[in-house]
Amino acid sequence: MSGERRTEARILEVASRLFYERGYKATTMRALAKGVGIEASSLYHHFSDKQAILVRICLDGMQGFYQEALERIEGVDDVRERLRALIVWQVVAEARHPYAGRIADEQMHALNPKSRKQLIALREDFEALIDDLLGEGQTQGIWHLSHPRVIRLGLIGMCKVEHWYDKKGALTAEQIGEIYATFILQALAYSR
Amino acid sequence: MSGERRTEARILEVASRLFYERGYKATTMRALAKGVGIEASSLYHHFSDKQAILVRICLDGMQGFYQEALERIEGVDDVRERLRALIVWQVVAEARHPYAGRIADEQMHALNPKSRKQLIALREDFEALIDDLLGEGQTQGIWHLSHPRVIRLGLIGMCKVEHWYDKKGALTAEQIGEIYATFILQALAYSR
DNA sequence: GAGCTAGGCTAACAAACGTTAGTTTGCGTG
DNA sequence: CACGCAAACTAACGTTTGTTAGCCTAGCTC
Repeated sequence: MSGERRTEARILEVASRLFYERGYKATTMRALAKGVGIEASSLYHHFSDKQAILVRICLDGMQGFYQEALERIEGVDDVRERLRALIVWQVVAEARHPYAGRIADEQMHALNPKSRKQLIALREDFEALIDDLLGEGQTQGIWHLSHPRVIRLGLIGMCKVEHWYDKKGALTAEQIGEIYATFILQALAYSR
Repeated sequence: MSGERRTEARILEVASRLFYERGYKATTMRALAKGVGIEASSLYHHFSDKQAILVRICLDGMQGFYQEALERIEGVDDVRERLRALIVWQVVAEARHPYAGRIADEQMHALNPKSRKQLIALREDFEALIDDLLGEGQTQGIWHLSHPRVIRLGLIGMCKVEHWYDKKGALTAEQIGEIYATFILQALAYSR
C-alpha cells in the first residue's frame, strides 16, 4: 500500500473540497483523514500541521493561476484580445481547479500573516495586469473609462463563476468566458 | 444599565462583523461576547443558541434586501430603468448592511437545512426578478441575449462589492452602482 | 538478513468550545 | 414594599479539536 505515492495529492484534493464546502476552521483533521481514507495522525506524515495544508492550497493555486495568466497573454498583440484572454482564463481556471479560488478569497483570514501577505501580493500582481491592459486601451483610444479601477473590480467579480458553474451544464467554461469577454468588450467599446 | 435596550442589536452587529471576518465556526461565543462587552453566557438571554444568531443575520438581511428591491422597481415603467435600479440597489445594499450579503453567501453551509432552504428561496426570488427583466427587454427588442441566465449570474457577481468597498473612498455606493448600471446597459444595448 | 525509512496505526493530552445551572442585581408595577 | 422579570454574572459540564508519542509493518539497500 505504501507504493501509493498519491496520498499527499489526495489530501490536498479532499482538503480543497472540504475547506470550500465547510470552511477551514469547520473542517476537522479527522474529517479530512476520513475523506482520504487514513487516520488523522497520519496526515502529519505529509504536512506539518493543518495550516500548512491551507497554505499549499492557496499559494500553489494562486501561483499557478498567475503563471498561466502570463503565458496566455504572451505574444498577443491586440489589447482587446489580451483582455479577452485574461477574462476567459479567469473563468476557465475556476473550472479547472475547483475550490482553490474561492478558498483563497474566503479563507484568507485563516492564513498566517506571512502567507496572507504573499497571497495578496500575487493577487495584486494579477490585478495590475488588468489595470495595465485597461490603461493601454485608454491611451490607444479604444475606450474611455472614468473609473478604470472600479470597472476592473467589476470584471473580476463577474468572472467568479465557481459557486454556480456546473461541469455537466450545457456550456463549457471556455464558452462562458467568451460570453463574458464579448459582453465586457462591447461595454468598453461604447464607454465614455 | 438595563435601560440599554440595544444589546440584541449590538450582538447582531458584532456577530455580523465577526462572522464576516472569521467565519461562523471560527467565531466563538466568548469572542462575540467580548466584542459586545458582556459574558458569553449572557448571550443566551437574547438568542437560544449560536445558530439562531446566524439565522437572524442571514434571513432578516436577505428578507430586507428583497423587500426593498421590490419597492425600488415599483412604479418604474422603463425596463432599462428598472434594471438600473436593481443594479444600484445591489451595490447600495452591501454598503448599507455591511457583511450580511457575504455571510449569506459564504456561511450558508453553516445554516441548518430549513433556514438554508428559506435563504435559497429568497435569493431565487430576487434572481427571478432580474431574469424577468432581462426577458422583458428581450421581447421588447431592446437587447438580444443568447444566454440570459449566464449574463444574469455575471451581473450579480459584478455587484458583489462588499469585499473592497470603502466607506471613506472617493465614490459613494450609489455612484459605483451607477457606473456598473451604465456599463451593463451599454453592453446589453449592443448585444446580439 | 540486518537495518533504515515511509507511512500507516492506536491512544492520549491539553486547550478550546458551546452550552447549562444557579445566583445576583436593579428597575417597573401592583 | 413586595414581587416579577430582564439581564447580567461565575462556575462548571461534556465534547470536540489539533497535535503528539509510541508502535507496527512492508519494502528497499547494503
